[in-house]
Amino acid sequence: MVSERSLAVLRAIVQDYVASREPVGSKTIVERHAFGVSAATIRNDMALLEEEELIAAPHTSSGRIPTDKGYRVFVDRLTDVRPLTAAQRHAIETFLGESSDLDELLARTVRLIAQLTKQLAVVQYPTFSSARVRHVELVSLAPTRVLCILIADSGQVEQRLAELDHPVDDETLAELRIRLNDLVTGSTMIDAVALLSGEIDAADRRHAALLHTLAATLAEQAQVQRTDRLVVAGAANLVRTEQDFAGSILGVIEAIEEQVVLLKLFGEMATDEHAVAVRIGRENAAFGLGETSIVSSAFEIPGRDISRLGIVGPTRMDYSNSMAAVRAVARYLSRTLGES
Amino acid sequence: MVSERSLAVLRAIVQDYVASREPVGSKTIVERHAFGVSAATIRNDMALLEEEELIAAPHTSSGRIPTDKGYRVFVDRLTDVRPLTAAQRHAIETFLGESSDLDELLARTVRLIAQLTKQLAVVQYPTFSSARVRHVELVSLAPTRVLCILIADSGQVEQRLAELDHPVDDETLAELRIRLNDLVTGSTMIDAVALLSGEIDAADRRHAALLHTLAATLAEQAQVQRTDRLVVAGAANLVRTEQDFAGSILGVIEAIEEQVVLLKLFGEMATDEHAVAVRIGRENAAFGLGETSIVSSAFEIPGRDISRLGIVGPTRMDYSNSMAAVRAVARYLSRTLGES
DNA sequence: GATTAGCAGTCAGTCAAGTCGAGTGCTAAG
DNA sequence: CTTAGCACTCGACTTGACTGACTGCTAATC
Repeated sequence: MVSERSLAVLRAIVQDYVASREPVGSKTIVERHAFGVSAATIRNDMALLEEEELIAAPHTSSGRIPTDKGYRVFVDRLTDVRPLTAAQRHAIETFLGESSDLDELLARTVRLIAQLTKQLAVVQYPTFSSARVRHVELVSLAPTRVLCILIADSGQVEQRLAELDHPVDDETLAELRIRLNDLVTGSTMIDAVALLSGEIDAADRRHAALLHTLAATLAEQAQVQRTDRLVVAGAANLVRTEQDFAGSILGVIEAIEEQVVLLKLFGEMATDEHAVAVRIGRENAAFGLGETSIVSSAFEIPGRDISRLGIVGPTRMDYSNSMAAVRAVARYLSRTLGES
Repeated sequence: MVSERSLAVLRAIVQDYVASREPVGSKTIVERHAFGVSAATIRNDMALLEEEELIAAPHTSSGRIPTDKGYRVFVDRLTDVRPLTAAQRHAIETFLGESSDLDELLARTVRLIAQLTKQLAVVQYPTFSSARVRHVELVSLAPTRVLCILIADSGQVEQRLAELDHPVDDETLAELRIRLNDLVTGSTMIDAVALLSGEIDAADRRHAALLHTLAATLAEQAQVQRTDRLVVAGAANLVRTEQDFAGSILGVIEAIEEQVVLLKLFGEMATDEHAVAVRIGRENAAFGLGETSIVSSAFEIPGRDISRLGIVGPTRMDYSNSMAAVRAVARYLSRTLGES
């Protein structure tokens, strides 16, 4: 096992390397950190760390850089996620406190995280399955095309287009609209789905097909909702740190545009309450993201389901600061907003 | 005035430089293009073009590259916007023909343009001021917060939050909802705004403040609508061509994220029916976009107002292909969809 | 007058050689 | 376990020479 001081050396290496982007040598360490020992001793420790594959040397005789494994140990055991400065806390409060609706709140949140961390920020749109149905609106766009609009009492509006097998006239639609509204208004999303399923069985044959399509549409809508949407900001930060990505930045940009990959990654990250989860480098290789780390945390806005927010950046990033910012913002959204 | 052949030389220089990213010399030109003259003659022509500031030499003795002015002349007079290949036309039809609702159509459109041009594609969300009001919904989020939702018969849904001076109870809101729906349902957006203004004057004092806020909200909504939204795709292409931006790529990325800048630029570009407009390099410098060109065209989707789509890329781009693709897609949206 | 061949001059890019210095690993002594 | 000392490695940088792709100019030619 590696000694206590060796780990301190690892911490120093990570910190210095992140700050300077240059391999750090034994001499640099004794100069910049107050170890009570000489460079030779540090070298012995470094040899140990290299044995454990926590650090590596780019070429025979140069300083060391942390490996993915090294970053992992650093994040898990060595980083002190120091609280944000008072100024930063204040920024969070003033910046997010003014938001009016959900869209704006999330837009502000994602920009704020990007600014605090200097990385690409991502916020997953929170679902709202526990909200209740306020109104259902059906709009006929063409004889076989009906737009279903779902308005929740949380203020969220969802829409989806239904393609019907048979044309439906306006009268039938109006009738159906009334019936559906009577049926589901006031129910939670989950209940509404059940109610609709029941209605399908009871419906007269004439509208069975139509009803079925509509119900399925609403059901899918209520369940899937906006889980599949991401809000993104700070792409400029990604370009700024481009050289850290060793050419794999294209994969990152594609992942952001595709969204699916990121959502899948978010889904895989531990949902342990409000802890901050970190995925480092090769751990994401399966997703086409090498040299890429993700720091994220769950958050919960009153009236909506739990969701995730976080940042995406190069493996060589300031984990301490990123984790602190992500945690602070997630907590602010979950707690402070929850109280009001 | 520059001779006819000189312009042909300019065309050759632009084409070769775009293809190779390297300054092109007189020898290269006589080799790759079938001019019936020697390199020395080409050199004389190049001296002329340099005099006119259409081309420039990066350093004393090297080939020439087009200046912004050179690109301008090329785009205005020398480029033959050749029609797309049959395969490309087919791609447009199959790819866009399947779209169900507007959101999906635009998402597909922007991806298609990005793919055809290998550049960053941008589509401005088309407004729908000529659409009629189908339904107005008021949702109380808090005593002084009411969410206004506007549903158009075009299927578009818009929402906006109103902050009230005085709290309003649910009954009043229900009453108001009925009155507003009676008032504006079936009117065009423009008319609805006028009707609401009239209603404000006629309203009893009790609700004056509330009504005013709501009317203003809806009015703004009806007018501003979604003019202010952009759909973007192909960011990877931007990174791919990064070296052409001479370090100013950060500005481009910021402009895309901000959207405001791009919208302003779109607004400034000639709306001449369905012509393809091009802004080149320094012409955009005022917007913080150096080395950046924009190719765009207006399009019109039935039932919605005229809008714009286009691409953003480095000055050194294949204008011919970009213009052809932008024009073809804009036409497809405007015509083919309009007929169905 | 337009075109061409020929030639001197310019200058970025490349390659090899040489130097420098940061940093390691090892050994032996404290 | 720590430290000083030392030989060694190897990337980074500098220098200088060379090459080759161009141009611009001039004088001859069509």
